[in-house]
Amino acid sequence: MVTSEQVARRAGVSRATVSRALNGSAHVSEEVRKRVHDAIISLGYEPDVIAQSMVRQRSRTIALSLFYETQGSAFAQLGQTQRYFYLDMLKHVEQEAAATNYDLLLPSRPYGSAPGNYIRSLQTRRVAGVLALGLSQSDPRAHALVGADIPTVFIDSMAKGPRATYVKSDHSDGTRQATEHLLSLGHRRIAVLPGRAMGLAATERLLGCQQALAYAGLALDAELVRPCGWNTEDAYQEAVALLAERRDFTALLAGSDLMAIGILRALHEYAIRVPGDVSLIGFDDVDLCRYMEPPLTTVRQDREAMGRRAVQQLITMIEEQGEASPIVIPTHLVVRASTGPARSCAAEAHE
Amino acid sequence: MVTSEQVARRAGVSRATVSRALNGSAHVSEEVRKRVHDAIISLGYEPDVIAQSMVRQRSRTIALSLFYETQGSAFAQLGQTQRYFYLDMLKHVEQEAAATNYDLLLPSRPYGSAPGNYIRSLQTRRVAGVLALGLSQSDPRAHALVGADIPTVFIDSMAKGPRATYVKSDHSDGTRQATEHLLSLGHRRIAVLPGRAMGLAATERLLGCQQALAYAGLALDAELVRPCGWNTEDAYQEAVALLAERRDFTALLAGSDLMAIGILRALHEYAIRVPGDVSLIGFDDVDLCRYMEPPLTTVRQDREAMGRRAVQQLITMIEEQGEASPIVIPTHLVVRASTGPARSCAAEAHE
DNA sequence: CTGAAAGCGCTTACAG
DNA sequence: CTGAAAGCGCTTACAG
Repeated sequence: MVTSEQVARRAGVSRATVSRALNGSAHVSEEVRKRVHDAIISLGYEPDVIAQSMVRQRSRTIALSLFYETQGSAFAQLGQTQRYFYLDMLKHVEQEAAATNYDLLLPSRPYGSAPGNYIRSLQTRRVAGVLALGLSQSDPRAHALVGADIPTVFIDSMAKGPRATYVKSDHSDGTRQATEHLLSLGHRRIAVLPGRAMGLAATERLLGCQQALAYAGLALDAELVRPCGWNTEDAYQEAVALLAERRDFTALLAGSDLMAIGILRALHEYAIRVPGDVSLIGFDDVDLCRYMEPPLTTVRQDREAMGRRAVQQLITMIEEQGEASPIVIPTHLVVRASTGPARSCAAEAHE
Repeated sequence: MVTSEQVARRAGVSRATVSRALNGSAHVSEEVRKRVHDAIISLGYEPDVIAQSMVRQRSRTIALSLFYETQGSAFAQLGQTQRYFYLDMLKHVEQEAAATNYDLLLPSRPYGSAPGNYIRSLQTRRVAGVLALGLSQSDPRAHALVGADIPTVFIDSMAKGPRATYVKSDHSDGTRQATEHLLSLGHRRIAVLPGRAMGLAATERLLGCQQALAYAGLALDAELVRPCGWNTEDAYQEAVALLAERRDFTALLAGSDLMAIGILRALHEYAIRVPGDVSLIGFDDVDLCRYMEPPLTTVRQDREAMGRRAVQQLITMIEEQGEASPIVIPTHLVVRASTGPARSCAAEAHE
């Protein structure tokens, strides 16, 4: 590997000058700057990133902190159906990081995962900041991050601290739009599988639905609200349980598209047509939606905006010690073929 | 941050001794070792990873090199439907890396992406090795990696070099099993959408099908072989084109499960029942398969074995300068509901 | 078995 | 504007 020493010799200057020329900042005469750059080019020099991190006491690296339940594997969650949504967001995270020249790091967590250890392991790696994705509020890492002195941006979790803020979708407005769409189609009895109870997303989504109904002078039937896990299988199971119990609803709001796929399967097994008998709406707008039978009406989360702004916000916090203000990203209803006019309820209320 | 200096003082020894006690290797008296460890515990010391990388001239980091077409985003590909398969593998990569205490790095590629630059950027980061996933053989990065002196393991690409080897699935045996299954159900005319032409996976999969047919004294109808892109949309388009042209096949082999989803949609639009009219087999065994209508018969790739063994192999190469031998992972047919007895061909050959 | 010293490749006050 | 020197936090021959 070429070192700055060699560049200095070649250009007839000191290493200090090479460093200055490279980092632009200081005053270097045009002539010397040119000599240095020529030397850099002809030797194919690139500064040692590790050495820079050492002296700067900080690496140009953003650590990814992904998913709670995982115990040691970020991708464990990504691989599960309910996480497909995050992937697309990570793509934009990666692009934005690359654009600003930050590496992304998935730290291995050694020595057991006591929360204090977690922060320390980030510190020993000199990470510049951390992007926390899908961490639940109760995750010990989330707690540690909120308290620590490391710039942190949470995505889809409302954690806030002196050095921590968040970026989230407008969940409630999304389900509000979805519910209004159902209302306009004549639906009055709506079942909701909002996802895991108590979570931010599930709670806000439920809220949006309630608000739209309340605005129309209606109320949600509490017994038609069925929290369950976010994945396809759990949603499938819960839908089967619901269908075994009652059928007096004409529409169903799912917490995610992947949940909707499980629900679709349950409806199919019960020979219930979509949207003929029941309308179904997902959430997220994963690309798979288009290929479902029928193609799924859903609420789109702007994953690009979420990913990019999260990184931008984080870098601002890192480089400018900027204030950590939360960011809310709008959502939009995408109408496809899984929603239609409500069948007459009276006719089948107690079939 | 606590430094080894402080630990040394507390334990009444030199920094050299702290380092020795920590790295186990050298001869340190039991008594001193204990004193040092006590000091480490009470101070909450953990060595600075960056400083270690600096002096060792190598970081404990594995770089991920993901996907060709991407231009600057690994997750860009992961987010596309055809890549869902890789996610699950990455989960095991991550677990294995964590188990052996290596960090995973997604390097940002700066200054344009000339191949030489790519290697250099890995060198300046002092990465210990690289795991290349889904890189096509023609990717400039693949070429650079094969020639470079950095330990590299390719997954699903047969690149080989003095410091580079690969781990791959037994694609051809997978489609051989699938084809034998179809033959046993009476199918004789089989259409194949093997994926992108000329790729390793597509070529081997096609080969397995041909071999099984040849063994039964049959041949593939070249016009029923339809290469196309790996994603859901491309498969959908290609299936529509095929159906518009001819229907004299009773079974269809897809290059991946996500492709099968697109094909399923095309069949549905043509009111062709699965498996009543046509049997369909996917490849990969993504978890979504179970929720398709009908649940998809497919060939399972052992993603855990691929991910784990790839990392193990890489670490062996890094730490023991071990010989770089290729690894082939077996595949297995998983029969679900999308395959059934062949309809009588004669009756509908030229409907 | 243990310590003093050198060195990994940079950057940054401090002088000039 | 530029150089000599110190220092970032470790590890590792080299002595003893």
